[in-house]
Amino acid sequence: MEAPDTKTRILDAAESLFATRGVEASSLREITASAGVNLAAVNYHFGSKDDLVLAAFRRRIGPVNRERLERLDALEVAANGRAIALEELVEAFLAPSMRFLSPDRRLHARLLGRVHHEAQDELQTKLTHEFEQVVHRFVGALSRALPRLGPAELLLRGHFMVGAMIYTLTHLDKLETVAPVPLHIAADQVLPQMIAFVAAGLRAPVPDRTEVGR
Amino acid sequence: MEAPDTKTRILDAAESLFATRGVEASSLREITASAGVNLAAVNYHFGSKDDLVLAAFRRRIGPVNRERLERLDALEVAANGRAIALEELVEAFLAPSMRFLSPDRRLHARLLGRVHHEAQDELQTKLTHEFEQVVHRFVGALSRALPRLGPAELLLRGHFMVGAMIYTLTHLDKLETVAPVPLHIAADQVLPQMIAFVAAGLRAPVPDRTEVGR
DNA sequence: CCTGGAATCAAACGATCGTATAAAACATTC
DNA sequence: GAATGTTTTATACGATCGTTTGATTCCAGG
Repeated sequence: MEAPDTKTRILDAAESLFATRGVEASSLREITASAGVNLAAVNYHFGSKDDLVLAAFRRRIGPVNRERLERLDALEVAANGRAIALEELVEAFLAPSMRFLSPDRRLHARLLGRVHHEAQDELQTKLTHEFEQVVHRFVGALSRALPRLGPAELLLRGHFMVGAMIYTLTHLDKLETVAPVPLHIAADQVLPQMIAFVAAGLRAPVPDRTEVGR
Repeated sequence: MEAPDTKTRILDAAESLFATRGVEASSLREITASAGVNLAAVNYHFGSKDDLVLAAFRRRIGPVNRERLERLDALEVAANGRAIALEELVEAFLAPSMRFLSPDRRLHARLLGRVHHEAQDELQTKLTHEFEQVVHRFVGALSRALPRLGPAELLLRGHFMVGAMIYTLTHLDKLETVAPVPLHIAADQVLPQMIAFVAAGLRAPVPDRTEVGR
């Protein structure tokens, strides 16, 4: 276990604080103190706080999205033109991020979840770009697996899936708190439950518009 | 259309800024300037920024949770001991907040969604308390409607529902942006789609643990 | 008209923020 | 071991933050 260099120590400390307190509430003084480095090291190595934030988020987003695309590639090659099972598509999308739900990686999960909630126009624009390819590819694959759904319905349900995923990444710890009965939820139980939930939700018949709602 | 008093003008301005920029990024100077009131008015009427934040959130959470409980009461009275349809339970939970998705109330929706993401230990504790009764009542009702689900599975899937709801409240606007084809999603189309998605997800058979996941 | 409490105002407080600077320490190459 | 480029350090800058103060304005009750 070698001592990591300054840059990674800053990233680690920043990630921990961003994940628990949020970006705006984490000062560079807290971050550098927690990392055991000098205050000026952030501006020296990253340029500015905004760039540090971007780097911290990208460090987690990059590998996750890369694995999503690799899994989708593998599925499409294996299918060789035939249809891909919905559950496999959903797993290809969810599994790479859900891996961070293990207790020792919970902080990474929380950071991944925060990506979509830390506003900051400019930051949000740059981060959204990181997801463009993943969104495009998976929307295409899902629409082929769910030919009955119109484009608006598909996008909407895809959004529901993303929402369930993100909320789980950020709030799984709280679930055990809210539970009426003390309850242990194994991290590796979450993914299969979520795949079952989301796949069933995606497959649900389009509701008759006059039936529900008043 | 009478000019609202100072207190509500502050709440309105604060809500708008909190919803778009987040709590930490919204200064009292921005808020009071946007409200057209003096800077000191916040501390005079609310005591502190934290109390203003609490008041702003409570103003939206209160009525929503109250309506959730009223709807659940009505369903249970109508059922008179018999089973309540899952879709009706889900609608009772989702509809009160989804009403804010109409274009003129989108800001309220975004604020409702942010409740769960603005950390601030103390604030979070107080806000969580606002949901206690709703969680307790709906967990009970859902578990009666879904007797096949164990407590851990039920809570987990309930979390997925909440996640889909919150993400929709905060990010529905972005859906139209991300769409490959320009796309209009009518606000009143969202609720029935979400009820169908969530109800199907909740009903999904418990996955065989060895089948999915590697 | 007078008076007293409520509300608003301009101004300032100390604290903390992100950033910049210039010197010191370190590492590497000849 | 002197020279050169890289990294770390202590310190300070200006800006902005939430909060407080004390004076001023407002307005109803006597």
